[in-house]
Amino acid sequence: MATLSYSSGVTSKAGGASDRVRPLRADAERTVRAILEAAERVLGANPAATMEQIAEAAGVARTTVHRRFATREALIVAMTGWATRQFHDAVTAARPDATPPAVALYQVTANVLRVKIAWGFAMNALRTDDPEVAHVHTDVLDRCDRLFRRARDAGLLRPDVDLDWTRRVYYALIHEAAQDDRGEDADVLATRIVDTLLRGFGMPDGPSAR
Amino acid sequence: MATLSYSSGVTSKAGGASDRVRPLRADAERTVRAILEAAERVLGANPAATMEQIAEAAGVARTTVHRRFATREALIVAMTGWATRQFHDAVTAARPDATPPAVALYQVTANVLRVKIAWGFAMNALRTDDPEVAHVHTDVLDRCDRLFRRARDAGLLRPDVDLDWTRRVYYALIHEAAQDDRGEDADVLATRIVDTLLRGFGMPDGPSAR
DNA sequence: AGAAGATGCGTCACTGATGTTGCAAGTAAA
DNA sequence: TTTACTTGCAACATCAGTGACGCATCTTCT
Repeated sequence: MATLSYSSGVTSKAGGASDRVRPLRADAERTVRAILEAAERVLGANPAATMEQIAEAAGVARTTVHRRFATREALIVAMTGWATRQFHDAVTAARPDATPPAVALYQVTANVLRVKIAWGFAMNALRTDDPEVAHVHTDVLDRCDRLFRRARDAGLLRPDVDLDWTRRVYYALIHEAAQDDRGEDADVLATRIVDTLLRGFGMPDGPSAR
Repeated sequence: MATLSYSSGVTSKAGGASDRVRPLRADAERTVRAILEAAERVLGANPAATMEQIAEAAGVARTTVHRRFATREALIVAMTGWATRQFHDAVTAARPDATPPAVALYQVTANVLRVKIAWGFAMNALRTDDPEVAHVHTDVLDRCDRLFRRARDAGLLRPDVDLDWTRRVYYALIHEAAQDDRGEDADVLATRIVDTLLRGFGMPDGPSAR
């Protein structure tokens, strides 16, 4: 499970070595979550939204937001960190190295979609300069690569596919499906994605002019 | 051909009915183009870039930018307008209604890719509330739809495809391919896109477990 | 109940970006 | 060459967003 592990409110400026992670009181933790979720909603609709708007959506005062997240930057970092952990969990939970490629592909897709739908803004605001984000990013990339290789060896993918392009298209399909306004179920979308990835939209045997 | 037809520098505030489109002097027109191109480059790298940075990249003073484009907003509108016209020309030039579906699909893809690569930021900043943009948008959407129907009827696409999802994936593939850093040729990318769209990455006859 | 913690509110300071104006110097076009 | 246009520069006004405090009040936890 992903934990909050948020850091640095306005008070911890001369932090130094005392950056102990003190547990939050119950109400404070609720507030932090409310802010993160509100930020996702508001920034998702308008990436240039102000702290004021985020605070309002979270049902707190703007100063409270600043108390929890020293700067706007810090808030975004916290969001991406949280989303990244969710993302990592989603991939891990699908056990992509342990199940048959077809199953893994479907499971990973569905799990990631759920996170992507709920944390779309944060997942797009990822900064590769953050060590945690970068680590998860490459880790997932590796697993994706391994999964595709297994899929290829199992005859699920053609032997001559460009794995890099395949991955990029796969990511793009997930991204596109996540934009679905009609609130489709993640499983339905995952099915569609995998089907599209594997078969495309053409006839099974190429153009029918044969 | 798309024309500049830029409007409203800082002076034309009480414009009224005298919004005659006076032709620009040669040097001024060069400046306008330089600003538009610089804006595309700079904003493409950092959407939050300042007018100052754009001006610098264009090799002019910030005040000159404001002389040509009263507000930042106006600059973006001009960019999207310009890009939109290029986009429309790109689609039209491919004659999607007149050539065989397979040819049209390839030509449209290649032409649009060229615009998308050069005007990526502007094409993403499109505002559907602008009448010109909205018109081109729906027009292209219609042509895309007709093209896909013809492709389906010609046996290029499966009879049961979801045309809406197909179009979204098509757009996403173009978008993804346009991000290619390696400066690949538009024709190469178009080939890859069409191939991916039609065949996906799986085996021709489905999973080989047959 | 009491202590520690959390929030709302009002307020202030600071910063960076935007948009405007006047003027002198340079450039295109007739 | 003359005229109209264009640009750079410097200065100015404005404004929105950000971040920081102190204090009174309320909540949580022990």
